[in-house]
Amino acid sequence: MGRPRDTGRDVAILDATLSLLTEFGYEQLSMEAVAGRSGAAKTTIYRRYRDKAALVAAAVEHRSHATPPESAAGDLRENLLALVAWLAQQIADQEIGLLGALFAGMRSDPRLAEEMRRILRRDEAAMTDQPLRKAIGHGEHLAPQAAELFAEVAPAVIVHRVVVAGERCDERFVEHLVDDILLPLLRGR
Amino acid sequence: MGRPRDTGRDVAILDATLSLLTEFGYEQLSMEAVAGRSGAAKTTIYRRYRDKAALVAAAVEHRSHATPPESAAGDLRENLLALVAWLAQQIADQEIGLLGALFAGMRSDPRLAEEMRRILRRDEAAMTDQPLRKAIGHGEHLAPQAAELFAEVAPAVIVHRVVVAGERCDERFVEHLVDDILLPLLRGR
Amino acid sequence: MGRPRDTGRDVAILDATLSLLTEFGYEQLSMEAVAGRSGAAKTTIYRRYRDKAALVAAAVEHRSHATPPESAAGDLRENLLALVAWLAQQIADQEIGLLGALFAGMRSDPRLAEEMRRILRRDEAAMTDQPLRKAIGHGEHLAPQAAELFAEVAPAVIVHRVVVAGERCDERFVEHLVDDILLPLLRGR
Amino acid sequence: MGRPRDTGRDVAILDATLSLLTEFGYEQLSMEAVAGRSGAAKTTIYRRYRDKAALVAAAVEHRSHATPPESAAGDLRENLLALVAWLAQQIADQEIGLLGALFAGMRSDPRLAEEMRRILRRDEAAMTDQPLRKAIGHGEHLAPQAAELFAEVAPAVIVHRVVVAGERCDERFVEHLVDDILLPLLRGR
DNA sequence: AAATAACCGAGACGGTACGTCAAGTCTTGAG
DNA sequence: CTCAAGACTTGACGTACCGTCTCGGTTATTT
Repeated sequence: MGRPRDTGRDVAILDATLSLLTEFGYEQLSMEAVAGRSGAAKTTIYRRYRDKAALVAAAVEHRSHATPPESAAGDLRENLLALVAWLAQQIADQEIGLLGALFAGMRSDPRLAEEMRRILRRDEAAMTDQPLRKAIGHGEHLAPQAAELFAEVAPAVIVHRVVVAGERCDERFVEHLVDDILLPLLRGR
Repeated sequence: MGRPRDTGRDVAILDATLSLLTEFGYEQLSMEAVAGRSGAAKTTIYRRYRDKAALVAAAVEHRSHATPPESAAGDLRENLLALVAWLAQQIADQEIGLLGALFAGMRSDPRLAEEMRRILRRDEAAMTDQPLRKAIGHGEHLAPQAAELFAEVAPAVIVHRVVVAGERCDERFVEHLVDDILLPLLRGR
Repeated sequence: MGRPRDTGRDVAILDATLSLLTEFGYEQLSMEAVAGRSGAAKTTIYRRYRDKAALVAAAVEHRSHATPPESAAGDLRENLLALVAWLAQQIADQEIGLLGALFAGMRSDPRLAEEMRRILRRDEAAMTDQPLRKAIGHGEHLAPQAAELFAEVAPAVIVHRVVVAGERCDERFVEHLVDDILLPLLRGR
Repeated sequence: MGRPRDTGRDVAILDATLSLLTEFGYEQLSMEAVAGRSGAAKTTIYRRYRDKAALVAAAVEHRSHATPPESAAGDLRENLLALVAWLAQQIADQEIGLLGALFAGMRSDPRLAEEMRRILRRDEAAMTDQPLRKAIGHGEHLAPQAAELFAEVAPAVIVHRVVVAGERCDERFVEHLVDDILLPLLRGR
């Protein structure tokens, strides 16, 4: 019973968290700043989330998911190029923040790390598995584990490039990834 | 002029940093703890490294590099299995800490982030490029860009599995990576 | 109009306040604790009392007043000893909490401080003035202002001993107060 | 070894505490305000004093002690009047703040309450015992315990008047206290 | 009998201050 | 000039209460 929680507060808090996360990254994100930008009191935030890590996890969980591009034409390569380009954009835009949170929080709270990994896995699945099946043209002969291979390799190479190499995923890279890595793998030996 | 720096202090500081980084991760690593474990005063640390991020970068830079396994037999698959297994072990052991530091520090200090990326790239190159050439048996027909492809895909998939999936790189995974991904790629279409 | 206030709540709230005041003192007394112990909601308390200070004032106002001992015998000294012993007990038991509340609240709310002083004065008068007149044996020659002097000096010395010295008012002290201070004063020069 | 504490900080902190204590009283005194006014960081305060109560105790301990008036003439009554007037002023000015701190802190920390009582007793002794002996003219016949009686009764009645009655100690009151209470007591029965 | 109005519990809310922790800087004394 | 020790400023942490504000639900009158 009692006064119900104000769902408007939830939205404001998570939105503020996401925007600050994007602007400053996990470590530079302060609860006081979240409170300030959202207009909520610190108490209100801590009533909902045990600590900063839990807040960030919830914020990332809450963020709106972009929908993958529809595979217009029937050409497999064209469809893959579009899908990979979109995937690279998504990862560059959103995943980095969560990865930072994951690294920062994973040592101190393994339970939370697992939660963040669950979100990451779910999102990557949504961005790779079903979209790939749509992207496959009819009549193509692909390896039986094509979808799994795509889901395993494509995000891995993209994340690695963005994070470790620190380079953008431009058109040249997308073509390289599709032509030199993904298509050979999917078509099998 | 003046009292020369005690090089013993350098070693003690970097060793303490590495061990604490492994134990607690970047964020939970405190300069006070480094000072305590190394027996050095905080002043001594800050005289050498501008801040925590620089210290961690130096510590990772300083860590001893394991030597890749010698490719004993002439069988390409066997050599690849050994190389990938060793690579996975290296990444699981050492790279995670640095990745955490990279994520934490990259927003606040892009210069440092670039420095860490340089170290990461150099290490990954040392762990993939030359070892792969040794691992290639004589008389094998490989794709012309085989070494680059290996260096691009193998660490990416391993890091992704360890960090995002949070799973160990056991023997089954190594075989899967070699047989289903690397060998097809290296042998070309 | 509307539902009348539940007088049972009044009693529960004030009783809880008094007991918590005795246990923890004014500053450590929290409204949440009063609500918890009394079973009343915070709203119910604040509907009755503007703030913590007002609540404490009401609680002290409401506390049951002990009746002074009847002066059985006609001996002035014996009567005084009994009266002072009883007075010391009353002060030690009840007055300290109110004094704490007075100190804490007097700066922020002079009106309330005045209210608490009114209660204190009234209670001290009830404990000194009339009881003393009864305690006076017939035929004693006392100073004309004996009652006022007693009311001024006896509580002052007792409170000072309890609060400032932090010592109990044992039998030895009561005898000292009566024999060395009060009797000489009351009998005049 | 190490950097010694900055005694300038000590003085600044205690001065700020005293002035804020006088302005706002114990409860309204905030550590943040002390930090702000003194220019010291909160950490610096907490390094020296365990909590607010300890800080206030130290501040009161540190305050400068006024010197009692010299008994110029040889008239006992005149000397007493001057001494009591000065004593009343001291109590009104300084003791109230400490009494508030005593009340607020005594429940939560008996050790601290004892410390504050020690200070209070020491100060009252300094304000009553020796000054009284000086105030006594030569050749006066006083009760053997005159000094002790004065120290017990005078501060008690003054404090009681200021705190409980909430009235000023004007000239009329000082005369009343000396003529009707103190002189009869000191001269003995 | 229905409508009204105030009550009550529970508990969320915006605040203020608490006492703690770590980062990075500064100061002392010794070598 | 270096080093160990440790005090210093700064700023965020997560907690505890304050006094206010909804809620759903409960009595009593008043129509």
